[in-house]
Amino acid sequence: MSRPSKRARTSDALVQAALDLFEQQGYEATTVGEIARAAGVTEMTFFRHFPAKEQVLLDDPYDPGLIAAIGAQPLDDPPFLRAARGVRGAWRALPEPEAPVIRRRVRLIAATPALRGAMWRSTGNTEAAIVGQLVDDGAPVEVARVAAAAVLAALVTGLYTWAESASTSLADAIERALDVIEVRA
Amino acid sequence: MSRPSKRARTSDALVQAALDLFEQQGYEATTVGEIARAAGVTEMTFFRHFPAKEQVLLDDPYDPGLIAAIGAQPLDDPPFLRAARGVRGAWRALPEPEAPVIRRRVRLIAATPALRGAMWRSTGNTEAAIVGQLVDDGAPVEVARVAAAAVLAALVTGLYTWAESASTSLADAIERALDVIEVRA
DNA sequence: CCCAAAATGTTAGCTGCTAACATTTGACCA
DNA sequence: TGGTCAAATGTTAGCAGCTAACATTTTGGG
Repeated sequence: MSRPSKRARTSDALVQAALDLFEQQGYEATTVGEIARAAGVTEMTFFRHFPAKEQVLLDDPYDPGLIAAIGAQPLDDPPFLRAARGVRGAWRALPEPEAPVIRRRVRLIAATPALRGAMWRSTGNTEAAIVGQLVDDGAPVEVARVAAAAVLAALVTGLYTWAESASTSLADAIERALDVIEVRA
Repeated sequence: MSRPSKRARTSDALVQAALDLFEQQGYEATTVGEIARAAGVTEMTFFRHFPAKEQVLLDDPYDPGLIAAIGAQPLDDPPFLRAARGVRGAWRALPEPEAPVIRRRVRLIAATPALRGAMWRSTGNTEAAIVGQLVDDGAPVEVARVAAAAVLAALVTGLYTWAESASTSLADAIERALDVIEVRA
């Protein structure tokens, strides 16, 4: 039952300081040096914890649950629908306690063009994983790529409107975003 | 019938030099200074023509034809389908003479993570225009946003696979990408 | 041909980010 | 408890992207 390692504590301090400063003065107006100083640490140390300024807001953990949920969709459905419904299922099953923190982060990202770009690039892992699953299940690569990209785009957009809106539940927002894409004729 | 203005000539020289250097040594390994020198000009001048290094590859002209094509889709269809079919129609009508240049650019973008992010951010104008059209035609904003994002994601992904593939026609590639998304139940 | 405006050059500086080396701090064990 | 080795941090130096302010040249139209 040791207290969190020093590394973890520093990381947290940096993330907190960054969130506060970004919200106060905006992302671009905030210097990595400022963040570091506010966290009681050096600029160099910041970059030892995060490879780039943006990464203090964007960690994109590869999510095995999501991939499994997609794999569990009926193989007869077109890849696009399998991906969409898989994402839907995975998020429905997700706990929402961290919602407030997520909202702060997403709100900042949505409001900063540079971060929107970074966000998109940072979904690379997830996108690759989805493509992998779809291809394993027999979809052609080009098809899988488009399906993954479109579904993730919908998901991210849903996140943005959720973050900006006042009080909706995260799961509901995701569901509504996916409804837009899963058109039933 | 005056020859192209000096500004235009310098811009072209910069774009050409950038394309060549990027292909030879990669995007990140190429310096703005190098590009400028290869174009017979100063680094400062580069930034007077393009606000950022990426922008030498990514100009995103707002496309009125595309918006019109979306507006022309049946109002009864769901926004997502209207956007997808509008994009389909607009690209089908497009001339393909510039395909070789486009391919060089897109190939570079597809191969460079940093540029993929920038590409995504640079579609912002188009995305906003699509959202505007859909909303004007009665769609709720949140719905329009998701529809526009998903369709553009599919389009861009289609562009990427087209650029990497050998000889397909651009229009065909786009069509196939949109086929993935427009699932008919 | 001439001259205002446009295009370019110069210098200086800030911020993000990296490398290489020195120093401190902390966790674990004798 | 005290020591020890590795992890975490600090320092310095430097490059690349990008901006600002001011000086200089070039252009194209009257």
